[in-house]
Amino acid sequence: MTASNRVTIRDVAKRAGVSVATVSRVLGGEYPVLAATRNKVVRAVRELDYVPNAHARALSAARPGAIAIVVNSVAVPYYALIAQGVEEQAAQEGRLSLICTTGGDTGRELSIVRLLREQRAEAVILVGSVVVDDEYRERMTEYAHALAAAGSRLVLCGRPPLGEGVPALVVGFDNTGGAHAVTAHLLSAGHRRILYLGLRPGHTTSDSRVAGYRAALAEHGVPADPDLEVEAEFDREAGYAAMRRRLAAGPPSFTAVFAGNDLVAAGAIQALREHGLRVPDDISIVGYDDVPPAQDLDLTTVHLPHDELGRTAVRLALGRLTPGPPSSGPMDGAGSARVLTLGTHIVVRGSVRRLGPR
Amino acid sequence: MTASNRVTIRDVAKRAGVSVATVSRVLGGEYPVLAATRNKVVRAVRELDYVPNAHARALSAARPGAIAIVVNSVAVPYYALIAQGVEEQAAQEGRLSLICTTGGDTGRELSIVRLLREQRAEAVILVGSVVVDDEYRERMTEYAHALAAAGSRLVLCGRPPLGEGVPALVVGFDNTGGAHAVTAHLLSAGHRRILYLGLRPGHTTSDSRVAGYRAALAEHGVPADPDLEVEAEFDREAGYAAMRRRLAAGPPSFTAVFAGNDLVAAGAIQALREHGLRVPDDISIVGYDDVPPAQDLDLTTVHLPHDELGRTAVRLALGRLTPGPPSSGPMDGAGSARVLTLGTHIVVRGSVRRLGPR
DNA sequence: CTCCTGCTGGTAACCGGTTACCTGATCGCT
DNA sequence: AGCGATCAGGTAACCGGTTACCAGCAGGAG
Repeated sequence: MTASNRVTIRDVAKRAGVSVATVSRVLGGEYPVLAATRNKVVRAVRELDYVPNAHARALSAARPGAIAIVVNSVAVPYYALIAQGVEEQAAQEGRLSLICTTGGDTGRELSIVRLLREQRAEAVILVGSVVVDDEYRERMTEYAHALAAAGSRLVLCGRPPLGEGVPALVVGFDNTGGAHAVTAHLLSAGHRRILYLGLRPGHTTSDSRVAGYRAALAEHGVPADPDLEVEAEFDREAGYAAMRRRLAAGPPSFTAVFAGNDLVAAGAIQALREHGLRVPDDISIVGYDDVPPAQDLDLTTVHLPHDELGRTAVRLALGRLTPGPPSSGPMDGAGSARVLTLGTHIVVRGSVRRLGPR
Repeated sequence: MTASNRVTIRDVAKRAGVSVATVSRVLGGEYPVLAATRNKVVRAVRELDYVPNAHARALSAARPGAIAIVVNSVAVPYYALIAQGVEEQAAQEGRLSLICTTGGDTGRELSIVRLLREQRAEAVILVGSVVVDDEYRERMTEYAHALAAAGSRLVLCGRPPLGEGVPALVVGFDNTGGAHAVTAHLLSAGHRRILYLGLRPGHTTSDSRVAGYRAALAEHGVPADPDLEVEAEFDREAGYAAMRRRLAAGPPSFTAVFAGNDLVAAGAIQALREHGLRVPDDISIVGYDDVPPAQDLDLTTVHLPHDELGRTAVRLALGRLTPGPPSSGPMDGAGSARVLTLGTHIVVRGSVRRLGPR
């Protein structure tokens, strides 16, 4: 109604006939103010439609900052689900949370982290696995120290832990365990020639899944076959292209496929279909992540508690949770004391056929 | 390296042996400064790892604010894709963008808008259709005026325009046209009994799609049948439940289904499958939106330029685009001068069977 | 050799809040 | 009635930047 431009606390004070201190106190809540005075102030606030300037507030008083989550892309369900968990938990804690996207671009990640430092974000949650090389490790270590110096916390989700003294909290999924379970599922259905589709050397998530796959094979006495491990990025197009290429090279030498994630599985299924192969009649397939396409494809996969990961990241960031041995599962990688791993479980749907005994 | 706590511009000035003004000027870029002085400053900045405080900056100088996009949930592909468009365009314009989610809760929307006012966001983009009632209209009008008073712009995406004098920009999809096209597609394949699954009275997006559906039927001389219009929220579960209920009530009295969106279609397809009906052999189906499940389900649907919507919203918000008659398609609703409508097109996949002539 | 001009860089006011410190008034007590 | 204790509310310093305004100094003109 009476909306006017740029109303400040002095305008409110003048209008209410009190001092700025009183207005601030009324708005702050704690300080004792006479009911009559308080009323004058709230009336003035309402009449002027006064909204305090968050920047001025942040500048003068030390107040809770925002919680930022940085992901590759919000259009990838894996990230979207984690981000949702973060948002929910943050909302529950009464914090502002913001989602930033990098598009997988290291340069943009850099400028976003810088921007979040400028904003004095209270916590920065970096999500998503990456190829770990020296340059990455150095960059992360730098972030961690810079953020720590500014009083913010850094949480890495689904990324490998950094060195011992680096101030970063880490939470992730038990990729090796899940991959082991789902591979064992295929093995116990009688499959012996299982194609792993999604090799990405140096990429920690994929590496962990491959490790689980190999371990399960070894336990069942099935020799590893390099020809059954093919490279593919973790998206639909890559899964499609890789499977197409494979099928074009000759008749399938495998009876089942373990796709690096559900999107890869979706692409692979499309390629199989186009090649006249039916799932699961001709080829069995399992995915990983249990993100939306899985249900529609009736895909057996490994369920990840995305939501839980996001919520845990926020709790860690706010110091509500002390990483160490508390809540769950086996440790994934280096046994640092600041790493938390969330358990996973297999979701059986209809994409795996039981083979009769040979 | 030399990370220290809370470094201010005065620290840098002291270290460099110059005044704060000089430091600010070096950082600002424009002002002429001797190379030697500049070097001293940049060295001090680097040594102290100084990061300017965004709040202080925002407070003193009028600098570009953030662009905020407010959506229901980032886990719904429709929103995620639009949000991605916003992020991309904002990044391209060199702006910080943040995604906020409401979970569909009006109360949370309220507090988010308030928070964005406090943050002095430059633009607020509200996405997603809603049930329009008096309370909604009043609330939006209030937002619009409040944001305008604070110097921010409000952009509504896929929401109906407000009254004439309300300072809000609107951009949306041509829902009526798309629904018309896809219904006509079914009709020309020989279908006459087409079930519309997704009725939501008062919900503008659904209403527009129903309107297109009815118009296409009428043009082809097919009488409207209330029994063929069934209610369902726009998510997978609702589509599943509604179709299940329908099938339980008796054998299908329709040969094709027009689902309110792709998620509804996904749910409906699952219910059909569980009931022993095959798509498209027994029942044809089309969706709307062309979001990820569509491809995996081989679903014929209407493609929406989500990305374009997001980008357009940002351009509108930044005043790069003047709504009026410029870029595209037919007008959706009220012909206000500040409404922009983006065209859609049909994507033919394999979920529709051509019926032989009767 | 002055004086003016142009350029560099310093001083201090300001952005809009919060809050330590202080004042003036009210109240209860002796 | 006189005293200190208590409490509401005002004054002003401060948070960390930006920038209007001004001063000092060098070089060119007269």
